[in-house]
Amino acid sequence: MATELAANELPKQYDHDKAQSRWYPFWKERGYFHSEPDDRTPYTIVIPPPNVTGALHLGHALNNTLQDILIRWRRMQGYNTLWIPGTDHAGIATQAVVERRIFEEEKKTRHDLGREALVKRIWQWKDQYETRILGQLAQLGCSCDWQRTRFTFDAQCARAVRHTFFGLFKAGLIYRGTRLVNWDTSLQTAVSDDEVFHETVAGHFWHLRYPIIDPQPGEPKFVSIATTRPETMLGDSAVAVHPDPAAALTAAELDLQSKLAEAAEKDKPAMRAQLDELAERRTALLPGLIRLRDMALAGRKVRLPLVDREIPLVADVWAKPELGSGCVKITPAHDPNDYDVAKRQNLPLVNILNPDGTLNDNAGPYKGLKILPARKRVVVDLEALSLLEQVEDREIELAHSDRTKTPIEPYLADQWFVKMDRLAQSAMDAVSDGRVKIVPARYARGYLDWLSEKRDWPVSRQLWWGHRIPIWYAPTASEQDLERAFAGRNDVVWRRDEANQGWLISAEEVDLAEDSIPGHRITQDVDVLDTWFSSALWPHSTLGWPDATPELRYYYPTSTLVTNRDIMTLWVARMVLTGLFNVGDVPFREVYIHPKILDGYGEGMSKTKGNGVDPLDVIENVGADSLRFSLAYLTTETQDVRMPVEFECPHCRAHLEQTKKNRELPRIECKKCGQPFSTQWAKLPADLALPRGAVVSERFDLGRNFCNKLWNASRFALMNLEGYTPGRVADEDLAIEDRWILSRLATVTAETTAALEGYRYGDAARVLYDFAWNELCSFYLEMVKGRLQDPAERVTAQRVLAATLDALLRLLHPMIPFITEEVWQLLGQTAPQRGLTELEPAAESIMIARWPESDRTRPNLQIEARFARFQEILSGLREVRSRQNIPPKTNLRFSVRCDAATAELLRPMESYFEAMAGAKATDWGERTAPPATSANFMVSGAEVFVDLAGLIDVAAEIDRKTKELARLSGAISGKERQLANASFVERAPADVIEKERAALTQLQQQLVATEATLKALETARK
RNA sequence: GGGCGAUUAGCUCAGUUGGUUAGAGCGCCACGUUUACACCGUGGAUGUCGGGGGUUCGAGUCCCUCAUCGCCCACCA
Repeated sequence: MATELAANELPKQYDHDKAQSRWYPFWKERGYFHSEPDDRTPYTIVIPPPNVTGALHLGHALNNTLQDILIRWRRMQGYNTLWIPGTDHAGIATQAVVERRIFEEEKKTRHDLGREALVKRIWQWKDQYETRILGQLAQLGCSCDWQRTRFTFDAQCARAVRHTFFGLFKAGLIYRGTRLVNWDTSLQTAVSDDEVFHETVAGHFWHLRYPIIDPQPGEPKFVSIATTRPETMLGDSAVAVHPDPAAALTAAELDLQSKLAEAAEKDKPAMRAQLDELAERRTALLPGLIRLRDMALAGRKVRLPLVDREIPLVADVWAKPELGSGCVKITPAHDPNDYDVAKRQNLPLVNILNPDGTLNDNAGPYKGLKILPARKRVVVDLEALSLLEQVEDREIELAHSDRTKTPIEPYLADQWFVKMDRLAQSAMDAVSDGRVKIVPARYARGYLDWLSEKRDWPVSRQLWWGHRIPIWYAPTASEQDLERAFAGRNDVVWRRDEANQGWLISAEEVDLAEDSIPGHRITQDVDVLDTWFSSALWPHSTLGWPDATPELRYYYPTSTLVTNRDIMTLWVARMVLTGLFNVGDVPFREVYIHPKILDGYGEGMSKTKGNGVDPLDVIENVGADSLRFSLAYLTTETQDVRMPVEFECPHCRAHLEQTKKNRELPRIECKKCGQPFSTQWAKLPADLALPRGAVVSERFDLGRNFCNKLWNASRFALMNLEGYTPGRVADEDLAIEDRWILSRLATVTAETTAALEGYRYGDAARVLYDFAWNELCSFYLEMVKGRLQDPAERVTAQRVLAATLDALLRLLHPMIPFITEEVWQLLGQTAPQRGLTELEPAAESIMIARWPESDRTRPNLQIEARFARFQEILSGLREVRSRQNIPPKTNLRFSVRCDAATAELLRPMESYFEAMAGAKATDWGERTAPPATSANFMVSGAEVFVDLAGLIDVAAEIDRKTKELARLSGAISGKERQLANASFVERAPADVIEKERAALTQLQQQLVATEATLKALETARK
């Protein structure tokens, strides 16, 4: 399969494009991605389905990389792995995007098109984007089972939705009710609290007056209220005052006083001012409020201006005497709190809005106006009547719809709800008793808190794109009619709809015809279900539920869900409760929550900010492996990851800092080459004609450099494996560096596996990075070079080299699948059989190769200690060379004063000092004497003298030694103090004291040696 | 208002159950193309571990507190 290139013809830089386009199709054709139930243990992941609204972003790249790492790793471990891919129809998001697009291009609204035509257009959009998204997952290298690709709005999911709704309805867990909902006037649908975001906008606070009807002498003529939305006064049905304003004020004062007692110094002035204000209120407002309260209790009324309605004064605790005028207008149909008041006080609900955000008949003369013009007119008209007391400027937290960015209106509407009480409890129990484990565990708390509120789940949406609610209304039929019509059918149930004096009928699978009941007409609810209703079923609907398929039996519950913390409640909690309700078991054993990627300013990446890095740009520039490795490396246990981003000039490749300002510009001029380029904001033809500057981040260089390093290490290995013969290697044939690298490999293998088991991706990446770069490349490859040229040693060296590279590739494969496969195939050509104790033919693909197991016989502390000492001396020698500016080609001579054992240990490594530091050892032993002019340094248990006759810069060396002397005496006195401290010696454990003593002795030896060298140097200078 | 998290080198981050003189990558400085790799090698410089208290023989690590930043939830006439 791989091209037959001789190893030394391999390019010096890893060509990611080639590897990606070669190996992904190879894996797919061989069927490695596909899973069928068998007798192995399954390992299953269902993808968090991306919305079909657009392209994948970096967050998706992270999420899916982490899943693929798990899947590839478990596959290599021998599990029967299944990763189910798919996409989400994302009701509101998708409909909003398509509607906007159609309006921009054709100036048509959905009403111009009609329901059927719009839905058809959205399906076209979906097909296009689904293909694109799935293609992007493939480019990332995801090993999903494409044969099982699903869509939350496909036929199978639709069945699951129908069965679930039917089941909940039958169990009495679904009901219909009038509720105040968040109304998106642009899409004309209710949206859930979670689809709303708040934004601070500049607004006003209007103080209004309502005339009191027939004021008696001594009574006020007006009542004052304040509002940020004056037009809602048209829907007022009362004005409220607190039933016991004096007590309420006292409570507020006490509360503030106790806070004041606790508060830090600097908060006190502000709180004192508040307290003063409360006292003032007590004198200024309280008598008036008490009078108003009495009037309210007496059933008195006020006249609502402009619409000229009489509305009552009511006494309700919602009206807080410590705020505003102490009175509050009650607009039950357009404010959630007022709605509660109205229920308590039995007030009428006056809806003033049409679904499209215009005012309706109840608004009298303002009928037909949109909200903002109506607001202006209301204010002007009230002012004309002298009923406008005051206008304050004020910042307001205004609710907006996530999808359409239009302000949300609280609106009364009939909606469907799922009763959460029992279901929420079941989902809480599953986490509390450990059937579902959340990693990191701290996220369990948010999940439990949210569920414990047990707020009913509003599931209906007034959209056209989504699962239609399987409810039919039969307003005219009697129960006998229903019984007759559906006799013998257990897939139909009905319930009385008290509010609307009719019957609600639900059908499990088959739609009901309009004439299902002879003599009556039934109609289906026009609403669709919240998109989370179908995503909540994802882990079981993708496995064939409601049918008891072999897949459902085998793969369910799935193993791990990998997601981000934003949707713990919206999605994860609901999957747990529907899984328990439908299947009777949890949907997954573990939930892993990964960090969120933020930009350099700590802000989330998004298209609307222009700070998002497109993963495809990264793949194009540095390859999927580099992207994946970098992402894995960044995945630590914290909750966020920062990634400063830059623009890349398409002309000269220079990187320009991205600021909060320039990231919003349609075109930018490169600071380096002066040429302009366009950004995602480009709209004008002139801008669009310019080449686009990508948003990039240098943080991916880490992965790129690492892949390149691995590539070149592999090149080196392949070049030197010529004439490789497979065969067992006896322990006694292993050279020091062989034992060392095998010892390290065994440890690294165990660490990598442990890290992945704990979802510590960053640790796994770091361990392998350090091993490959700092141990394999920097030491092993350098040390083995000589033996590879020596016919007597070559065979063993080749076998160890091949086996080590083989294992490293397998350890890295889950993170960087393409490059490891590329090298695996190349290695297979020269060394088709590998292994030191057992020979094994290489798997036909690394993807299905066995995950390495740590060889417990290999770790060797003696060898590792010996290496540590070797490395110390080596870098000491290099430092002397660098410090003294000695050219690399000039050979150094050095001698070592150490005990006999150390000499025995290190003497065999003499050749490596020559090869790696250009330094020849002249003497080892206890009696070694320093040469006349030398640089010295201490390592554990040895002193090294570098003979610098004719080379040394004496003054510089003296300077250095003097500094070292100062540092040493500082450290020594510190240690001495510590060891002289009686309580330390008494209380610290013996081994710690022993260590400290040894360290002190060593420091003292170093001091003596340094003093001697310094003296010698000074003599030499004279 | 409640919760979660962060604060360690210029930047981005590691730092196990408290235990020598706190690390990495990038960036910076010096030197270097020694046959795998300049996407490289060798060496170097750079830190009041956010502030203040406490526990301890010993604190980047544990406790309290303050500050700053971010995110989530709730509320806002």
